[in-house]
Amino acid sequence: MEVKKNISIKDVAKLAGVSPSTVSRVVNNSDHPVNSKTRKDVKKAINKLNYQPNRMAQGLIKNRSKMIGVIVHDISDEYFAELLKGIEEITFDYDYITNIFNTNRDIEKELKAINILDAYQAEAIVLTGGYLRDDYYKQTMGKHIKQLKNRNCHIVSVSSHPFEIKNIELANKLAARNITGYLIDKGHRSFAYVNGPEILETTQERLCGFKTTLKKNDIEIQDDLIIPGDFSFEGGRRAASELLKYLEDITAVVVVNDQAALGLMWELRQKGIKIPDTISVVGIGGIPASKYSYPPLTTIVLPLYSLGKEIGKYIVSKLDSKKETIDIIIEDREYLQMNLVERQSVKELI
Amino acid sequence: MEVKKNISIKDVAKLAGVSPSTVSRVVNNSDHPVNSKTRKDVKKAINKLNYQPNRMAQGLIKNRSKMIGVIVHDISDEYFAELLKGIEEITFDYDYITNIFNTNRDIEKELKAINILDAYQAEAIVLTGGYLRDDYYKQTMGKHIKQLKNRNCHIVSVSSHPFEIKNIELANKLAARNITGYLIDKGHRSFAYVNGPEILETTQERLCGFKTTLKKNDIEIQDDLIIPGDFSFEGGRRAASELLKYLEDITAVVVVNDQAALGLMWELRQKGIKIPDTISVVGIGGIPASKYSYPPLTTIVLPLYSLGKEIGKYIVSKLDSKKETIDIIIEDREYLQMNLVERQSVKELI
DNA sequence: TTGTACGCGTTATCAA
DNA sequence: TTGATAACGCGTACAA
Repeated sequence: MEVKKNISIKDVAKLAGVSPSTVSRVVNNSDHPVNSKTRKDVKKAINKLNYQPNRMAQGLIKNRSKMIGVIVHDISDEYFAELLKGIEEITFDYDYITNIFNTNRDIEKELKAINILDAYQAEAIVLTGGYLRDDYYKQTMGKHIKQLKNRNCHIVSVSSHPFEIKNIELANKLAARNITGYLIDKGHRSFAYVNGPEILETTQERLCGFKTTLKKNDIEIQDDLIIPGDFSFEGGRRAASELLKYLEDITAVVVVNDQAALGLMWELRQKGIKIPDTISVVGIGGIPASKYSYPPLTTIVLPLYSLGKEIGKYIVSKLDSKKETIDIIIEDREYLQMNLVERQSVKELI
Repeated sequence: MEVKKNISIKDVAKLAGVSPSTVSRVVNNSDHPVNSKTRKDVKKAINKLNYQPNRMAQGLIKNRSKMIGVIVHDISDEYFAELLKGIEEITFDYDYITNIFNTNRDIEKELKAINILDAYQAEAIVLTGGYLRDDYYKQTMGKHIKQLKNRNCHIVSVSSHPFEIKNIELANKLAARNITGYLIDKGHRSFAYVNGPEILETTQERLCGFKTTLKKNDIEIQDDLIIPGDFSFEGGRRAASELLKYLEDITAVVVVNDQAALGLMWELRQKGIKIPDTISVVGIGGIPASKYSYPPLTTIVLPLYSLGKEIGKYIVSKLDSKKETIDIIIEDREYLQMNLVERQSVKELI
């Protein structure tokens, strides 16, 4: 059994008969002059040994980890998958690696993730999920963020967070207002609403948008008709069962996100309820699967894949100062562009 | 503007009035004795400065990066998302971080990912996607893998790869045989098949399983009825359009994976084709969404989330020698357990 | 019980 | 044009 050993710059230097410094200069295409024959020799040695600089050592000396942390709430939800895909695609092109943390909205895990990212000297962190409304979280996270920023770690969040970081507003209230207004335009006057996790700021914002629009149109809603949920397909199914009690009283249901809307529709259909004939359903998010549900879901499309790419560009532009040429849309845009897409889950009542 | 600086072990030592070694001993709960008052002082300093050891420095000295690379073909496909979720969940508990690479089955990207993981001294790599049948890929990948193994990096793959690594067989042939046999049991005799990316070994294995079963039952199939696809929902939709020509000749279609089967069913329904009345459809994979399609898809369920967790356990057990107590199912099992789940996409013809 | 000195693999600085 | 040396932050063998 041979000894396991990494190939280091020293091995290359020895093989090429030069000093490590020279090898380093060749590897990094340094400005420092290197004799062309020497360079050739070094390159040959590098190829022969299949040498690659150790990124930990580089990171230490350069204080550049080239690591980007992405914290998601649920990677099985296409919402997050699309976002992650966009971020990774761009940053990978610039030689960054993406660290993923799937937290299930667990505060402890979220905090531990941030901690580890700090320990690795991550250069950027993306909080893809909404803010978790919790005092302990706020305080601890706030402390970490201060420290992270102090060593120039760039932090980006999707949806608003109460921290001094780059927030990409998803305009949750606006989205909920739009989709609710759309239903009203179609003649609906009595609604139910399927809510998300209470702890999520996003949940609150969307609910607020929904209620605001009702109020503006002089429509009352009982608390019973705000059905609890958790953003998941299964949660949507449970909400559907709950909804059955109120089916006679309402004509439409606004669901806080697509994933849950899909679950709700699926369960309703199982129970023999016709959508949109008996009840209309809308969601928010515009995940790919919303196109393919039965019936296809009318929803607000948030372009998450391209947002992910924008976030990637934003990060790269902040980190690689040379690359200022990148065209960043989100740099000074307040809100992400959104589109209401009419499909077949809403019935026109007028 | 204050100077940006990381808090290092030296800062803690200075504040506590001790040497860095003492701090290190406290941080790492070393066996080496430390006076309890000293320990208290150090801990206080650590808390005050919110000190965390720099993982790059630790990695360098200990030759332990605590990084695990996961290479996926398409993170938006629940198949991969579930796998990733499981891997991350377990390894995170043991303080590893997960690096994700979304390759879209691009050979160059796959190779670059491996390269970067090597540079970071990743301790384990999971190839979640099937093998890409390509000579250049095979050769280059093979070289990398040899080198990775030489420094004790554990490599695990899902589905068979022609490398000397831990292969978790997904029993693709068997799965295809089972699901095809099931259709035959239900009285079907004329089939179409929707294929996956040609380059994928998985594709070939499943197709082979399908053909074998037909042959065994003396059923002929024309090449026209092997419809090309790419594992994606959209690919499934395109296949559906193609399939229309042959609708009179067949009673069932076997689709290489669930994602594509979902697309196929969706498009067929758009065209007014009734499933399973006009045609029966089956998939392979058992992704969560297959439960919720219309109609729910009869498929072979591969338990990906738990497989992900098993892979996580396997990796941890290999890396943390102390934790030999972990119960690893996949250690010596040849095949992953699979289940045929009957739902409503198949019509009984007898 | 504590501290000193060295090395992990790099790169930057300086001297030759 | 090249090489020696120090330093990044840490852990550890050894000395005290």
